[in-house]
Amino acid sequence: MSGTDFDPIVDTTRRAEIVSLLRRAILTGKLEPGQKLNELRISEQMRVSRAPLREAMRELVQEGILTSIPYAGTFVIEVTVKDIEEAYSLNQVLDEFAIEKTWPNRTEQFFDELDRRHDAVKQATREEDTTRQIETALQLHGLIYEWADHSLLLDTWQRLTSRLQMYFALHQRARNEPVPSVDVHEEYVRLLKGNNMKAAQRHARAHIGLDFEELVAFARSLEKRNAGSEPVGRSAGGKG
Amino acid sequence: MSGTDFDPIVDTTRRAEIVSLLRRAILTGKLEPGQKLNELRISEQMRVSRAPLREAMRELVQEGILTSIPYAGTFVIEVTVKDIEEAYSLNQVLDEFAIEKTWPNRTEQFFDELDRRHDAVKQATREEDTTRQIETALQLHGLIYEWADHSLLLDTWQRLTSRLQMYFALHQRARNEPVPSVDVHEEYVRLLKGNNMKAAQRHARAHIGLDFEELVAFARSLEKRNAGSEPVGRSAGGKG
DNA sequence: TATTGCAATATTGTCGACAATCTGATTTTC
DNA sequence: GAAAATCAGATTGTCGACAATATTGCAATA
Repeated sequence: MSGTDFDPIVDTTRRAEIVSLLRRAILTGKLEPGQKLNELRISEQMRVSRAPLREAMRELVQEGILTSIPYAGTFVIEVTVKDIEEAYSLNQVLDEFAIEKTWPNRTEQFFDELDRRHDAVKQATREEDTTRQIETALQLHGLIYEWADHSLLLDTWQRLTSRLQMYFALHQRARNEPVPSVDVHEEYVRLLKGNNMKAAQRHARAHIGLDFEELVAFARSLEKRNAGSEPVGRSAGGKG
Repeated sequence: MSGTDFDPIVDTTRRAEIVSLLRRAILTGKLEPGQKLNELRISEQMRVSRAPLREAMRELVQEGILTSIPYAGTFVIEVTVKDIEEAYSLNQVLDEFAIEKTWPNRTEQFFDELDRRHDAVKQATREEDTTRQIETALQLHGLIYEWADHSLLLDTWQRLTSRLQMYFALHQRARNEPVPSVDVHEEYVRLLKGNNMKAAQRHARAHIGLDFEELVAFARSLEKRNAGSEPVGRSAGGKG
C-alpha cells in the first residue's frame, strides 16, 4: 500500500516450533489417530521442557486435531466416517461461499498464483510424492480462500484443512500406492479463470465430491474392521 | 439414546476454570478490545500460577478472541467494521446450512426446547438484563446448530458465537440503554415450526441482517472516532 | 533539537520440581 | 475363588524461580 512492504519478523518461540512439529507429525500420520501423546517422552525427545510443549498441545486441541481428557492424557483425534462426511459437507458450503467472495478479486496475480500452485501439484504427482501431493492439492484449493478477503472464512477453512489433510494422508498410507497421475484439477483451474461463476461453484462441489467418495469408502472399511464398541483402536504404544 | 443418559463428569482443572473466567470477562466487555493481559497481575488476582493461566490463554487465542505477539503480550482482539461484516456474512451461510441439516431432525423435543429458549429471551428482555439478553438470544439461535447432528458445524458456529457475543456486548455498552422490548424472534420460531424450509432460511438471513445493520453502523462510528493509524486505541492500564 | 546509545525495569518464555490424579497389580476379606 | 480394598508406579496438573526479550527513561552526541 505505502511504498515498500516488509514482512513481519518471524516469531521464534519454542512453542511455535513445537506446534509445527506436532502438527506435521499428526497430519502426515506419523502420529496415528487415537494415539496418546506422552508429555514427558515427547519433551525429552524434543529437548524442551513440558511447559512450551503443553502450551503447544493446547493450541492443537483448539485446532481440532488433538483431544484432551483431564488427568488422562491428550490424544490424536479419531477418524470416523461421520467426521469425514462432515468435513466434506462443510467444505462444499464454504467452497461455494469462497468462490463467490473471491470472484471479483481475481487479478492477473491471482491467475499467476493459480498456475503456480497447479504446477506444484503436477510436479508432486510426477515425482509420486504422495504426502507432498496432498499438501499441494490443498494449497491449490486454498487459493480461493486466500483471495476472498475474508479472514474469518480463511481461518475456518484452515481449521478444516488440518482435518482434510489428516484424512487424505490416512487414506494414502492405507492404499500404499501412488495416486492416479491423471490431472483432476485441470477443469477446476480452467473454470476459475472463466466467466461463469455458477459453473465454477458447481464443479467445485462435484470435483471435491469425487475425491471424498473414495475417502468415505475407505473410512467405512476401517470402521467395519473394528466394529463394536470403539470407532478405532486406541493404540497405546506406537513407536519407541 | 439407550435408556438413561448421564452427563459426563465435570473436569475440574484450574485451566478450564480460568478459560471460563477469561472468556466471560472478554465477552461481557469487562476486558476491552485491544487491552493487554498482564500474566503476573491476572495470575495473582486469580490466585493461580502462570502455567495454567498461559495454557488457558493459548486456548482463547486459538478460539479467536485473543491475539498473541511473542515476547510482547497477549491482547483482546480489536473490533473492526470488517470483522463484524465477516461474522455477519459467514453467519448467513452457516445458518442456511444449519437449517437444512436440522430440518429433518425436528422432533417434539426440538419444538419444546425452541419454546424454552424463546421464553428465556423474553424473560431476559422483561428484566432488562442486556447481557443475559444477548446470551439467551444466541442460545436460541444456536438450537439449529445443536440439532443439525454435525459436530464440525457446531464447532464452527461456537467459535463464531464468541465473536458475535463480544460485538453485541460492545454495542450494548455503548448505547447504554435497554434493548427494544419488541420480540423479534416470534417470526423466526414460527417458521422453524412450519413446513417451509426455504422460508425459514430466507427469514434467518433477513432477521439476523437487521440486528447486524445497527451493529455495523456502531462499529463504523467507533472507527471514525480514532481513524488514522490503529483501528482502536490499545489502552494499557484498564482496571486496578 | 532530534537522534542515537545505553542502562534499568518490566514482562514474557522456559525450566525443573512437587502435588494431584489415574492405572494396574497385589493383598485382603468374605 | 471372587470381589473389594490397598498400595506402588506412572502421568498429568500446578508451582516458583530463572533466562530471554522488549520497553522506557535518560544521558550523550551530532
